[in-house]
Amino acid sequence: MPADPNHNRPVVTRFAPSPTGALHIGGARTALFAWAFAKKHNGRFILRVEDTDLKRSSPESTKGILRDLGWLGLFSDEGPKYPCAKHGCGCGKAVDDTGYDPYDRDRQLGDHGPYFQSQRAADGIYGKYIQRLLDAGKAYEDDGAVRFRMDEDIAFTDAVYGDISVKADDLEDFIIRKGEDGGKLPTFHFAVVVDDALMEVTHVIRGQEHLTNTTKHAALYDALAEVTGDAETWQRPVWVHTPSIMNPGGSKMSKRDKAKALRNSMTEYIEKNGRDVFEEAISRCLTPQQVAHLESTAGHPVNLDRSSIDAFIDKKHDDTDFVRVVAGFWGVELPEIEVADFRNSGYLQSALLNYIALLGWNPGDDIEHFDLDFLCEKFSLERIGKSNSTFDRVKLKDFNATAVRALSHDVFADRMVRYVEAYRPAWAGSPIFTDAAKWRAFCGAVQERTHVLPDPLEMNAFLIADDDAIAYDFAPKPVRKAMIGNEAQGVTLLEEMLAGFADLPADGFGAAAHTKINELAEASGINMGKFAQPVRIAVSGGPVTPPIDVTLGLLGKVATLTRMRRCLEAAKAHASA
RNA sequence: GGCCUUGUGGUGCAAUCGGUAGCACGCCGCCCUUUCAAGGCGGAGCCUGCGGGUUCGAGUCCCGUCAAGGUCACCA
Repeated sequence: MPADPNHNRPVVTRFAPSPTGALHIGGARTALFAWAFAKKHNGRFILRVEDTDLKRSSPESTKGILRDLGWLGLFSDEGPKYPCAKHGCGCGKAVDDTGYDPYDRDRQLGDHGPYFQSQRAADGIYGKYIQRLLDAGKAYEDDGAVRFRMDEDIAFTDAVYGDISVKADDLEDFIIRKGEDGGKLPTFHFAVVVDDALMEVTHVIRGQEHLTNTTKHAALYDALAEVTGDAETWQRPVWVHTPSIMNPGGSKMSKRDKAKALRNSMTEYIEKNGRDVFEEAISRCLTPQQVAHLESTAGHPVNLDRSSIDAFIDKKHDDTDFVRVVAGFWGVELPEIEVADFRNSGYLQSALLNYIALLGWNPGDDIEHFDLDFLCEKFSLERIGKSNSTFDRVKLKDFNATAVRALSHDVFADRMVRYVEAYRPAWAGSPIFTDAAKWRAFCGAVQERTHVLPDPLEMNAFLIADDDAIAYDFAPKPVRKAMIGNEAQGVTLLEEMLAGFADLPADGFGAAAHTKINELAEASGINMGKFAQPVRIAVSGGPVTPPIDVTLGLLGKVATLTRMRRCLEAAKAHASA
């Protein structure tokens, strides 16, 4: 491997997303690597929004990407003032946080915002270099655009993939200034080179899809060095291309997977039930009121009419909003692809960061669980692999569960509060949530069995349900065994407990009930577990709840007794049936 | 199709200069246990895509082949 040409320059890395959608997991990993590498070498990490494609870029995307980066804790070390949330631009005003997700309410915003290429283009930064190339005959005009000549063999070294060389015959002249959009904007290939050079970026860390594009960039660096006579500024950086992140199936993990999931579900339904039934089902899903509601939550109109749905099924479009919204009503779970998806699903930043750091990189020993400090200390380009890695959600979940268990009870309870506030309005209004003591008890009981934040909410939905909403089904084996088995011993014990609970105080009911059960168990010589299961079932409808004292305490005396009576009735009805 | 790249148990990764493959997730069993988790203990599962070659010896070098990914835009 040749000596690092940049060894004498301070390390500068950057993350340069184009704001054409949300920050996806691959982008997050690239950003993480670039950030970690800069930290490791006491260098700087900068952010640059590549918004030279006017048609596809949007302020919303910019905002979303910055928010997600902030959520992950990946901040820029230099740059203009943080952009305001209103404009998504670098207008220099203090950040207006009102538009941000409540889940992130007290996150750090960082001291610096990103550079914007659209702004730099407006400042004329790229134009003068294009002119130089034109003057030197290294580029020429072509139908309003400007093309750069590629008439020599190009070779460069990538820190991951090694020496790459391409013959001139396989290279084509490429556009560096667009003829469209007013004829002023540089293309991506030109803008990255100019910006990276001017911002003194020493290590360009990006996705492998740019590997072959790098021939263009290398040629541009060389040409610009020659034309300006400034070899120092236009020194080629170290290129670092990271392998792709794939789906378990082998396809590249992309946001289009969401559209695919929805479409598959729909076409499957159509094949099974016929088009007519589908038409009816979909119109039942998408009533005008629902559409109106959707649009109000989306903040902008979403085209959900018949032709739009037909076009979607015929693969004519993959509109992001359409997919998200329709999937919600159609009842399809979309795969998590973007950072925001993982946040919504209840993953912790630390777990996500830890997991994606391992996608294509490893510390060299068998250590898998580590934090950002460890990453910054250990990160090295040499340990980035060349082969694509596939994204294993099961393993990610395990990482998250481990991270959740490592949280202190207080921090966990706080995380849960934020999650509930942001994503679970039904829980946010419940007495368990609003009563601090109860919330603490609940979180303390569920923490160690939580894989992702919504787990305890979903597993314990019975806690916030109405008493008469609890349904009893004695068919499942664990339920039958506990209630019906052994000559309906469970029913008998339940009656015993119901009687025993009657005199207990409503205050501190959970602990009192627990003590009572212990007494009854001891007196009858029957195993405590035999008592616990029937109450569990009575109170939740199923065999799984947090420890019985906590569960009953959370529910309170009235609800507990009511549910026990209802369960008894249901059991009798079941027996006589 | 041209060019570039990759290919280790189900999955994610290890294996410094070539010496008979290790860790984690998952899975199975046992223990613990008032359920479920968690935890403890143990187990099954790759001879390294395939075929040649070099070598005393190759996952690790060479050739071929197959498979996969990337790229060939006035998108980034």
